Amino acid sequence: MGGLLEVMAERGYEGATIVAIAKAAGLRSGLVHYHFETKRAILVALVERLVETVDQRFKSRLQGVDGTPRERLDAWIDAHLALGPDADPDAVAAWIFIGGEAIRQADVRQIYQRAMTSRISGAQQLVRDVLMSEGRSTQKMAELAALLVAAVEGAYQLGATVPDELPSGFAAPYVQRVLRGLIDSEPRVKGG
Amino acid sequence: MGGLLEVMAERGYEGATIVAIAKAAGLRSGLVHYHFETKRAILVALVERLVETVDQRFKSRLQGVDGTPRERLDAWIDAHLALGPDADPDAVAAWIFIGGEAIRQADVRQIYQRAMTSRISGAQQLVRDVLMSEGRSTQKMAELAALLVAAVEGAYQLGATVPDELPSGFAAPYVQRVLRGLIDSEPRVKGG
Amino acid sequence: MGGLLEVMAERGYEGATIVAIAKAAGLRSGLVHYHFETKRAILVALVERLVETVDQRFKSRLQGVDGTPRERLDAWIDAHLALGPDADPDAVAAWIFIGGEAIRQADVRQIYQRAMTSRISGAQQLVRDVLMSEGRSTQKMAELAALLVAAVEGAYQLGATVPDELPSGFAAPYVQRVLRGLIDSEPRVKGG
Amino acid sequence: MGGLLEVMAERGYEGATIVAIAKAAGLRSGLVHYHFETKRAILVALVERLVETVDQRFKSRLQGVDGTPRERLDAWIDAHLALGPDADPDAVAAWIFIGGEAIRQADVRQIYQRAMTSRISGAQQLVRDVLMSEGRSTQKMAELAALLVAAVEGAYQLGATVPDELPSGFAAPYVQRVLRGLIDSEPRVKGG
DNA sequence: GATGAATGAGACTTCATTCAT
DNA sequence: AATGAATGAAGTCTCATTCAT
Repeated sequence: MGGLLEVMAERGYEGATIVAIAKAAGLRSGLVHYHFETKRAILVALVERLVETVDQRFKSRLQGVDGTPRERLDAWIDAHLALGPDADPDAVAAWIFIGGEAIRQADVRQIYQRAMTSRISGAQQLVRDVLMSEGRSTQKMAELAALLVAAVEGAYQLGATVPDELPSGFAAPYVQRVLRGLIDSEPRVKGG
Repeated sequence: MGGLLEVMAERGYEGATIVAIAKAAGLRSGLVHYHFETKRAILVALVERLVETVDQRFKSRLQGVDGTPRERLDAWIDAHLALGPDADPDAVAAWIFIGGEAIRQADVRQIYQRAMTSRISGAQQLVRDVLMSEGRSTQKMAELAALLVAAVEGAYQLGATVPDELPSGFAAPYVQRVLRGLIDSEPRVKGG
Repeated sequence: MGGLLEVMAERGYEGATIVAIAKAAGLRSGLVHYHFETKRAILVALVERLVETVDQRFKSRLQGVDGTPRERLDAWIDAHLALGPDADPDAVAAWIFIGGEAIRQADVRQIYQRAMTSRISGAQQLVRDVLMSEGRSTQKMAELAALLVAAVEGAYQLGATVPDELPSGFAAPYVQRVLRGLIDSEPRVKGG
Repeated sequence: MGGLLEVMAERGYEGATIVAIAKAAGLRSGLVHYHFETKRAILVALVERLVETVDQRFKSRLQGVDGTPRERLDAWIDAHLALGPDADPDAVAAWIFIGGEAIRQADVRQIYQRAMTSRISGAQQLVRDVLMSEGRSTQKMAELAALLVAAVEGAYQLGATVPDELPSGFAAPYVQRVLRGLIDSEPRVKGG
């Protein structure tokens, strides 16, 4: 699973052979099928772990802040785009390939969709909290959340393939700033 | 090439066998290698064609507008996120897989990087034109352009995997609106 | 046929594709099968031509000498091992491969055997003439002829694969000298 | 490897398919690539083994003789041309094809050249020992050695393709006798 | 005579999976 | 738990040969 992450990051899912996965995990190839029924099962487990890792990172980011809506939204963005100490370039590259496998394989798609749905609605909740706390219209919250998640996924792709073309300080800090701009431009509502 | 697009859209690059590619193109498998040296060469040709298609679409969108900076930026977004009559879901799905192949294969990466670099700098130019025409600061133009391209790529991914989770009217119209909001929030500069 | 010779010299028979053979002959691939039924037929024609070329060379070498038995034997050796103006390294290399094809393919084997049989008996005749003209025993003539032909074939192989290991002036002049030595060591017979 | 020897002896290298090689070795085709990276690697291993086999045969022939120079030279010839109990017609036929592959394939050529170089210099050493032990001139030793090796290689070719044309008792015994004749015709040197 | 696209069989090779030890 | 040999299906690619033009 850790082996798959490593190998997949540079060769993709199909390119990750059982032998390579095993070697990357410090095992022998024969043993892999003792722990996992099939190669697909390893992928499924990996997807689940990656999703959970990000969720955990968000939770741990929340510990350190007192919890204003703005802070929580920033923590979410930071957790998803972190390039800090717990950043993992392999995970980002692997995630790109997982995005493709979600198109091809029903079981991966299911987990992937569940994760993205939860991610989008989580983002939407946080955006709504900010908007409401500032007495702004929540009319656009769905679109703001969708844009936020799309920007995150797109940033993964660009980060993995054309890192040199991105402005320094891209990713988390900038998306936070941009989102603040977008939120600030939402109109205040009466009685907010 | 058209065959690869079709098959790749649902099975990815590795999953697109020569036989399937040939069948999708109405050919027999042996003939494929008469026209293309290797399977990779088909992919390379396809990537080039997809990139060019989007570029052409932008140019043709430009024909219909009189050409204010705002209109040109909207045309760019529309060309990249079009879900209208010339939309091509297969191309979007194939593009996801190409994003992965760009990580694995040096020759694909080269074309992909060139395309993305050109796409980012094109976007930046358009953003700058809008900012300057409105007397606004161009300080953030690089980041705005990067965010724009990231949002486009992310929208492809979400559109291909979780279309039901996106707000209706997502994609082009919304990103246009959002970008307008971002631009409007850039400060005016003296003497602009 | 000339095309096959050239290509075969560096790639062998199986490695010589119709396209390569055609190109080497200045033709297009489709035309080859207009002149030859199959690829094997080209090989058969080539073998026949190579055999005949050597025979012709022997005949033309004979023209220049007045025809003592010794001179005729020397001419034979020279014709078979010539490294002079009419030497053809490609033909030597191709002949190596033909020696292999004679093992695999019945039709090639037939021509090859006929050629070698004729070559051996020709050599034997010449050796006998020398022996008899000098009043020596002809008891060993078969073995001398066989050794001569073997040395010729072996010289082809060594010349094609390890030319640097051979003493300068190997091939014709040396084999002539050696053979003279062998003949000289045959005992004189009474009444010869 | 043993499978390749067997199949190659009658079909050549290109004609020896992996499936046939496997079957000849009593294996299934998939397993072949578990032990050998490529088909070429099998060939390389076979070439090395054949070379070594002849070397071993020479060493074992040396055991039985007390070791005069003449005896050692005879043992060398016998080891290389043996048609006795340890003769191997398949190995001879395969060696013919290897001679061709040495022209086509750089890695085979390397091993082949090393083997032939060593074979020629080994022969030269033995010839020199005989010449010196008999007080004869060593001037021609290089050419004698080259001729000896050429005769050996040529005898393989003739033995594999036109065995019926060779005098009975050809090969080892005869070449030994011939070489003795040649050596005997070398002049004695003063002080020898 | 000449062309080059088209065909289809078959080659090497890869690899997930199984299984005896 | 662990190993690594073994299997067999499937994939890419090559190429002699055919054929319409």
